[in-house]
Amino acid sequence: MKRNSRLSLALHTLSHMAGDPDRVRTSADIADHAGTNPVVVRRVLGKLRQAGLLSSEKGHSGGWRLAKPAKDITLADVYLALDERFVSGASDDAGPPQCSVEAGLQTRVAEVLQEIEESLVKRLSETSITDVHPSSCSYCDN
Amino acid sequence: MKRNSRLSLALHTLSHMAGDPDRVRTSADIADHAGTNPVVVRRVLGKLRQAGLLSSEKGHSGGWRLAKPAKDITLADVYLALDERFVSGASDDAGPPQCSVEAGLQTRVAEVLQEIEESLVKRLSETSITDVHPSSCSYCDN
DNA sequence: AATAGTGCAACAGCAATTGTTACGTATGAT
DNA sequence: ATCATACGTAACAATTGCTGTTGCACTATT
Repeated sequence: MKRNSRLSLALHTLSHMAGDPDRVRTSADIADHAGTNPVVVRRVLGKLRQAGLLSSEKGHSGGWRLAKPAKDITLADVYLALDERFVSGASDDAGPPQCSVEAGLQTRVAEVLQEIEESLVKRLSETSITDVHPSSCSYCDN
Repeated sequence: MKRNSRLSLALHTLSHMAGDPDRVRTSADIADHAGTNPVVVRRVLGKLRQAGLLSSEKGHSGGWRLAKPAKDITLADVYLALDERFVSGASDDAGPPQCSVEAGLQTRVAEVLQEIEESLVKRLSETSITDVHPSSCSYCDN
């Protein structure tokens, strides 16, 4: 796995689930397929569970499945569930800036970034998991 | 300085320059004011120079200044000059994916991200450096 | 010549993410 | 009941990207 791969892992897994919703998958299966570690999978999918996109069950014959129809899960849901923000404030200074130019800047730039973040989420909410699922999918034929 | 501070540093510096365009600033001056290192400043401003936003001169009484009027420099210019991509493909896998679902996903998701990237740049291009410069700026009174 | 700058490369330090191990807990199978 | 299986979580190692720092070459002004 590479950097910032949480979104990739989440989408990949959701897409597979969309193609075969009844199958329950263990984190080991998923990790195997995605080339990563079960713990990493549980970390990422745990966020999706908190957001109500997935459900998990412990114990024998437990595992992960979609918590609602794939068509009702949008890219925005996934994006927000992972607490990822492409457009971050980029200013984590300790306390208020000493420089008046910097202070004014932060306010103005934050406004623009906020706008952009909103339009990004809006756009993401227009695409569902089924929309990004390949129409010709060899896994769906199983 | 904190993480992903290149954009902050660039905007901060450009904003100062917009307020007093004739003044030539050394990377040491700028670093001092921004609380960072001259080499870091040259790294970041070097990108802006490559993009034609700034010019630099070597030797005695050298330094940095705007290469064109501040009102003609937009946030998009800065964003693009720094090679920053808020919306990154998030897929740096080695070679083509083995999994057909993954392959289809990458294509579709890339399309959406591309759209978003374009609208982001479009929005950024509507705001110039002078727009984010504070109207009441103590430095402009010098 | 001396001085004051940029340009660049190499390396150290730091922070965030990912990978891994270990252990607790819950649940179904036997 | 007991066992096997799978999630949940904490702790730590490994990796990676960015920032900070030092050093030196090169250039232009004085």
